[in-house]
Amino acid sequence: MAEARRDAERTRSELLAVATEVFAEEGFSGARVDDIAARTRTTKRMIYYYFGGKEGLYRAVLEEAYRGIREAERAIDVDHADPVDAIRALAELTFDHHVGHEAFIRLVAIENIHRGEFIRQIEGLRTLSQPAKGLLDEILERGRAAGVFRSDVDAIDVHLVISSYCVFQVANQYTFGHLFDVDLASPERRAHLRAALGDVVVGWLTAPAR
Amino acid sequence: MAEARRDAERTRSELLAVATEVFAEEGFSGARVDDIAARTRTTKRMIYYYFGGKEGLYRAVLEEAYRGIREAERAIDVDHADPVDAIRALAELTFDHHVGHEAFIRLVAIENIHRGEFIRQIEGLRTLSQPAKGLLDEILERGRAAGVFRSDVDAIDVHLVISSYCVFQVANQYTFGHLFDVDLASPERRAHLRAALGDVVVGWLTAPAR
Amino acid sequence: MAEARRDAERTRSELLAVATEVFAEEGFSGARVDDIAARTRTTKRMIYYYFGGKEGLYRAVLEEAYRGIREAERAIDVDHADPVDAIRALAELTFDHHVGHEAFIRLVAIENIHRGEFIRQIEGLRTLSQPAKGLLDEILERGRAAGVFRSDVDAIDVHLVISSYCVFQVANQYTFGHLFDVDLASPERRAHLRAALGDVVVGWLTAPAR
Amino acid sequence: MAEARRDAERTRSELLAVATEVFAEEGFSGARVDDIAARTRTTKRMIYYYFGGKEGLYRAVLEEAYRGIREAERAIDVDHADPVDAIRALAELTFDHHVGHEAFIRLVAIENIHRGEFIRQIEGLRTLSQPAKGLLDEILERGRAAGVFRSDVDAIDVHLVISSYCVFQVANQYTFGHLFDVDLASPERRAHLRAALGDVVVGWLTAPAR
DNA sequence: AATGAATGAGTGTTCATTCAT
DNA sequence: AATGAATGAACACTCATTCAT
Repeated sequence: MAEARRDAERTRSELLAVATEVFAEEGFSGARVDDIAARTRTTKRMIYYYFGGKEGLYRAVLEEAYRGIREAERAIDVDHADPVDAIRALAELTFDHHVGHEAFIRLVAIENIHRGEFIRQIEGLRTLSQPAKGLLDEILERGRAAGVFRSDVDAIDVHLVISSYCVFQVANQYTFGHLFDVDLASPERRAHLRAALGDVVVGWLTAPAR
Repeated sequence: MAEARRDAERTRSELLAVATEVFAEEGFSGARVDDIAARTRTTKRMIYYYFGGKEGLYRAVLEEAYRGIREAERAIDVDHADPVDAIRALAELTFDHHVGHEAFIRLVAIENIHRGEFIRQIEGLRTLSQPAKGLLDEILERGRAAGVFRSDVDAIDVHLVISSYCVFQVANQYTFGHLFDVDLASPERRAHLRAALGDVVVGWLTAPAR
Repeated sequence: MAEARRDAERTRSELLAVATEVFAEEGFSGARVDDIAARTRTTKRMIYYYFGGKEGLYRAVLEEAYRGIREAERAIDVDHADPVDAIRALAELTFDHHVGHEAFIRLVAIENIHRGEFIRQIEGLRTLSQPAKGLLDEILERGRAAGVFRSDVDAIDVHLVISSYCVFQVANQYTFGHLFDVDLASPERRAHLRAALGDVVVGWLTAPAR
Repeated sequence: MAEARRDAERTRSELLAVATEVFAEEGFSGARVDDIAARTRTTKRMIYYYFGGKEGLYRAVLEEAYRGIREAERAIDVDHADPVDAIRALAELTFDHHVGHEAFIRLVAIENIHRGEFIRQIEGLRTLSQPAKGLLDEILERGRAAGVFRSDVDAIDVHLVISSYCVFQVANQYTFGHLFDVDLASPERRAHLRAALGDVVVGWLTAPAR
């Protein structure tokens, strides 16, 4: 029984891992249930057994991906006394974090193509505290208290600036790179991009309020 | 003859218009050739006659969308003597422009899911000068000459910051909005977002170089 | 399980039997997958399940047809002490054999129209020993030893003469029959044709070498 | 007018020449009207204009091919006083003739797959005297009169033996060659095959009647 | 806990043919 | 004598899903 359960868990997680790859690569419509099954040691039938169908599998993938990314975000820590150093460090670590999770970013892009209809069905995802946001709140608070940060900016504003930059540079690298003839993924470009993001956030936050 | 040619043009462009909608809505794999045809006055057969197939149609949609957007960008003009006013205006007009072209942004996201494999096949798209970039170059030049802009930032850097922000706020509105419980598309939010972008760009560019 | 497997075998062989008929009748391009499926108790989908597609089904038909014909050839036996009697008997039995397998002859003609591209993909068909050829070798050997057969003729030569005659009289009966206003398939003609083949082979083999 | 007619004739014959190639290569069902048209300087529409459709074009191809082959056969002449020499020469020249007209042989095979349904619709093809047959009659007559040929064989019998051999060695070369691992089209094999046919016919005809 | 066989609705594509001029 | 545009039926093939055990 315990062994059966262990096998079951292995089957389930193998399916999930492969499905994550395939959905991230091909999108929801582009992914093939047969293809996913063929890449595992189980059969297609198990997808229905464990996840109810393609949509259930996709939802499970999405949920697991978000949980994993939150987990990883929790590792981001900046212990700088200086809020300016801290915010730059947070921006840059967030940048690194995105670079390392292209599959997740692709899944999010795919989910947005579907106007978020699946993420809305996942219970308890929203309540999953966003570690980065808590950190942001705290840094901003300190900066404002120290008089070095402008006061008309809140954590969501900053998070959106950082996220958009980090996501775009991964998600839109193909069209942007082609049109402007640059390779956004090259090490040199990445280093430049990373530093520039710190400049943007620091420059913005330390400027006087409008 | 002239009439036949006129009808041909109408058939072609009707197909293109409908396909743009459908591909933007459903993605490449999700779009159905039957569905596209059913929404026009012609038949599915004509897609093959004029575009060679689903892929050819998608490429034509992508190309036309880019050409259209470039055309629209050309209308963006900021005649402010002051480079700071000018750059803020450019950022905000770019913001407005993106808000008004969600279908295009979706197509670009879809194309990036496909890692840009189709855009690369379209000849002459890259040479289509990017009007916004020319304008940017000029404003940055003036700002640097006037000593109000930092000197370690070029047009591509600024374009990427502006683009990422504008694109993200449209493309990722569903997941971001859901997770943080905000409606990025509401008029008030949009006004706030728009102003914040100006602040970001101006604060960044007017800060001293690193 | 056993039953499922039995059903699978039935489905597969029913498909194969019907496909043999249809391909022999209509040729590869002329055969319709829908048509084949409609004549069975299963659906078109099963053709793809078991054979991968139209081409795979055609290959399976070709292979099974060749195996079947080899099986049938094995039944041909001539136990005549006299090599002259034996060779005549072999020629005439081969003739009968062809008359009874028009579908096979048509499949072979079709495959030759395709320049043998499919038969070349079937593994292990060539090694399937040709029973008739072994018999031929033996009869020729005996005849030569007895001094009644010429020595400048080998089994392949004789096989080609016999085969060409037998095949032609079935495969080309329609154009030949029309042009010369004879019915090659009538019982009287067949009897005449059969005897003539014996005469040809015996006359040829018993004549002195060139 | 004269010029228009000349153009018309050129269009028609170009279509016919290309169609002959395509039908011989692909069979009736396998041939594509679009493909035929694309290989000419005219358009698909002209096939309907001149031939009424695919079937009409195929019939025209078949008719023209038969007429051409009869024309070519007329060039076959054997002026040997000795009927044995004459019959061997006729067999061997017929062999050469077939080797040089593979496309025609393929068309005939295709037509037989269709059970001769199209050739039957062509008027006046049957009355087209078969030059080879006339010659055969005459040689056989002389041979019988001279007492060197058996008397129980008529021209059709001989014609069938010669035709079947000549046709088979071209038409079935792919499957026969593959199965027995010989190249029937190689120069050495062809020379052997050619001489063997002479041996067969001469051996048969000069043997005593059954 | 697992599975091989089966399925129906649909999916992109191609066909020979005709219309309108 | 010629043609570019258009067509509908058919075509080979694929999809996510369920059945029966």
